[in-house]
Amino acid sequence: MPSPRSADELLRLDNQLCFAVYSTSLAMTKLYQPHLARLRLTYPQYLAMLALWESDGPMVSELGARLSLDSGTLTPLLKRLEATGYVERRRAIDDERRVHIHLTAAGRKLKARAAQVPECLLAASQCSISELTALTRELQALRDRLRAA
Amino acid sequence: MPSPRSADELLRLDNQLCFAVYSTSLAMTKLYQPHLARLRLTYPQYLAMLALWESDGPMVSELGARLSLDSGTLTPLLKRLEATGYVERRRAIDDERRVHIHLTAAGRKLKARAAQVPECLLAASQCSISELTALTRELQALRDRLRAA
DNA sequence: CACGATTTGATTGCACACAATCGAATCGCG
DNA sequence: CGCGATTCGATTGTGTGCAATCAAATCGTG
Repeated sequence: MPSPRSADELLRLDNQLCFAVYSTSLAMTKLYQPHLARLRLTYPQYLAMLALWESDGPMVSELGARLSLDSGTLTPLLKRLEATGYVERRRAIDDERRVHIHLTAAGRKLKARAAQVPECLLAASQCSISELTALTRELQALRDRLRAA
Repeated sequence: MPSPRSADELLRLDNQLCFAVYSTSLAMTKLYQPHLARLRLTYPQYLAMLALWESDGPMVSELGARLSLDSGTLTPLLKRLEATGYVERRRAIDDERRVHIHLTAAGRKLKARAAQVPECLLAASQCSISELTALTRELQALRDRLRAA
């Protein structure tokens, strides 16, 4: 007896954790978009800036490890952030393969305005902080298990 | 007093629910990818097939509402599914604006093989069914609140 | 020091994802 | 019936996301 559930139950869209994650991620992006547009950022660009505000000057590969994005995604994204004026891409002198990403003055200054974004969305979500924190931890745990699998 | 938290805490990447959702979604996609490649499906194509196995013959807009994707995404995706031979796009005779999406015999036949995918990933996730079900419901609730906001 | 292996960012090609716009078809109100 | 409003899918342009590949630079072992 292979499975206790029917194929229909197993394949029902509303039973899929993967679709719940996927559609929540799309809904999240749409909610952030108008707020981020005022900062001249896309959603993945915003995540990159969050990482840089925490730790300035990483190599592209280090930033990629933090965001789990590869160079094929990050290279054009970072070039656009550079074009907007928020970061600078500097090749290391001791190892010319490396490119380090540094915040510009405008990029550092943006942090204050960006702090209003999570505050604003916190209010919009209609959830308590503890609720959101708990869900965040659950998802991080799931993500880490998926990566290990 | 605007906020009880500092800007640093508020902007920390690991405190962001949005990043937890985003990175979990990417990890999920990567885990599914090799399984779906054997079925000649991408991850969003798989979600579209799940919707069609539940309810065959919807309009493009109906399918879009189910998946929360618009025609700019679905039109090329469905053309690729048609090229693979899993669906057929038929313009309605009574209203020629409408395009209905129908499973082909190959598309219907695929369902049996696809049923192995969630079974396989269920095992890989190292989670109990009840755990996954609870998280799925929580995310659906969050998603619906985000859409309403 | 030499040379194969590795690391690193860049590039290319394919597939979403969505905003904006379009044109055709239909609807609905007067 | 007529005509403006609406609905519907398609198209275009921008921006990810990733696999595969590349070239340059560095590392490591002998």
